[in-house]
Amino acid sequence: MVDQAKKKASKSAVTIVDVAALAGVSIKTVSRVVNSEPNVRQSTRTRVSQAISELNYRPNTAARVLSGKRFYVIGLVYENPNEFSYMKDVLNGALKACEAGGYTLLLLPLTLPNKELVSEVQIFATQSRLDGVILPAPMGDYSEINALLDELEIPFARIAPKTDIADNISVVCNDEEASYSVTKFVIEQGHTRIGFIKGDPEHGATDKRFNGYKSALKDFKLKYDSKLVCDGQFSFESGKSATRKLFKLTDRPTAIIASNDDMAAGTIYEAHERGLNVPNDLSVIGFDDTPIASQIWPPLTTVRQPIMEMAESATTLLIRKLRGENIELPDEPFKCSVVTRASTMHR
Amino acid sequence: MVDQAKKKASKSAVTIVDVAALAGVSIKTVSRVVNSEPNVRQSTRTRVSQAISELNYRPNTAARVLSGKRFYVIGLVYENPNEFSYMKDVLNGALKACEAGGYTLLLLPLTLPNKELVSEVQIFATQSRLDGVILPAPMGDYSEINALLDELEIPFARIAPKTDIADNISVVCNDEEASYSVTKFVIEQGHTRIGFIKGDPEHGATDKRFNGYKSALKDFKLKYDSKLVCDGQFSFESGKSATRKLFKLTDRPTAIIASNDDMAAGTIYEAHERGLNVPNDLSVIGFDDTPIASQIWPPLTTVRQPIMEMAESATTLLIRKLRGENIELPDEPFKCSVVTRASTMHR
DNA sequence: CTGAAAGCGCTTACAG
DNA sequence: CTGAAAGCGCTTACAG
Repeated sequence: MVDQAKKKASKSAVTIVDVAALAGVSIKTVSRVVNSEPNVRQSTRTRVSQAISELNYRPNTAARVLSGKRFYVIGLVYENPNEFSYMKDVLNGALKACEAGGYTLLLLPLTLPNKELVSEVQIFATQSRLDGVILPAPMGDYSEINALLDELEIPFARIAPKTDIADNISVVCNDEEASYSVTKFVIEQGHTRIGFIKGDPEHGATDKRFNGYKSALKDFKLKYDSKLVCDGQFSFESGKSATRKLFKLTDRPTAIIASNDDMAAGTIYEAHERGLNVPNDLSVIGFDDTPIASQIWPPLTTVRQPIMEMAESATTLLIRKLRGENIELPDEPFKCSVVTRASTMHR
Repeated sequence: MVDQAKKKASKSAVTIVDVAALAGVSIKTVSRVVNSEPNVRQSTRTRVSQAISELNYRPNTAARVLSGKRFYVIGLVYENPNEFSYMKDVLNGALKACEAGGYTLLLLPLTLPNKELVSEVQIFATQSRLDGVILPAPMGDYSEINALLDELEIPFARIAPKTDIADNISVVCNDEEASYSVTKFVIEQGHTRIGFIKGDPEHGATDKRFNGYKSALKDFKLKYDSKLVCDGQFSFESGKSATRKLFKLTDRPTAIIASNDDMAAGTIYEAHERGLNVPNDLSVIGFDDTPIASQIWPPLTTVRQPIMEMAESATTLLIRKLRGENIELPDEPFKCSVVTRASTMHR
């Protein structure tokens, strides 16, 4: 019987009718069990579950979609970056949660800045028939996109957003605290002139990281000097040009904290160009612990974010919401940790 | 009329029935036009096409899948790497082709080595109901996977495979020629002791790149010295350990060609560790022109591969095959090009 | 707690 | 060259 079932499974697919027949119930009852609906006697439920696993039954998504109101599809809308390490983790986390939840993940890579932003998302959401959307930073902070999804009644979850939206799913990490810790670490190594390169202002992490830097300076009685702070956009090139500005100062910083690893790589690049030894002449710190952090020389002291876990959590919460389950938003942010490597030293 | 149509489109979706009504034909005729089937009078075809664009009609995939024999889904099976730059390009190329062809792309990231390899692919192919599969290197060279897909009658296309399979879609680039060119470049810069770090033997590019190196040595009358050749696995760490071996030689190489950028980054790392100046004391060459190639110091002379274009081409060919169109496999490999940066210099 | 019927929007197989 | 009918495998809405 089992063999026959397996054989059948490998030929034409097992359907709800086969399960119903084996369990001796109607297809509606099988449907109730599959969808974890109430109003099925426990003994019936057990019998159906056994039939399902015996036949290795999996519901046909196309049929579900066609007859029901769900699509079992989640869209991931992201800025397609040159350096993909952050997105790789987001992708892996979202993929894991989708697989576990029986959803399919569809991708929409976008170039920023983008005048067609809203219409691209609209076309994606409509044509791909999405149930929900994941918005990793900085996509979560475009109010037009949020408004569009609200209008289409498509729930969304945001990863590391800048602003809060009441009642909306979002996951964050303790960026400010982590930035404080790493700044404190640098101060305790004896540095007093500490440069800071800010990230892309569109990203939620940018201000938080900057605030952590300022708080640490304050707590350790170092004067905040705006000449030591430069704007950046999270790109390697922006790290280079910010560093060049810092190097022009008469009283050059002895340490530079860049708001991500790519920019820190730019700092190291410029130091090499000017014959400065890192860390002897200059300590350099990054954020994110991307692959380049350990592959560059000297390897970077940086702050590790649990991005994959954050993405997985955001996606899982979104799926629960789509199922109509009660979800409790996480009250604790995810924890970052300082990773110490050779790019920093005591002064 | 038009406005009414648009209004309707935004509410409940436009169906084949609406199009048929507007064009004054049966739904079957609309279906023929949508699927580019023959046996429709030209004037009828035009009328239907107009109705389609007027109503902004898009066929419901779920309905197509449920009634037909296609799923409109392509799977991308890949080794989930630490350094994602190669896969990022593959992903973008495949995504672009799928979008253009009306297919959905599903991802299966895999860890290698993997004992469950075949069953993971089988579950993916069966449960996700795939029409076709894209296999970027090294996934295209597992004969068990190829056999499985043949058995399931799921066509697949391979990117940069090692071996040929008759009548199968695959795209390659002129790795050997590019490796020859870059080796020639190094020789012409006056180097005679040129180290070579091989890639992962599972990858098709590995032997080709090695062969290009050997051919160039031969053509320029340099003796091949097996002590100058080390094994690697395309990882940063393997580049480091191979470089350490090369540095131990009494007659140290003055240039090292690594079979990809990550390993070349490892070479640069080790050079820094030993206080060797790149390029004054050692020229370093990579392959792939990934982001790290331009972000490391000194920036790497490397070989650029048009990976995105290759992936797009492979996917487009696969989609054509799935549609039953006649496809001609590309007879010319894609062209790589040498990118010269500061990690190499004249001796 | 359980089920019979209708229908989702297409394609297939067939008829003309 | 065109179309009427059946049916894909589920869920919805309703009945009991």
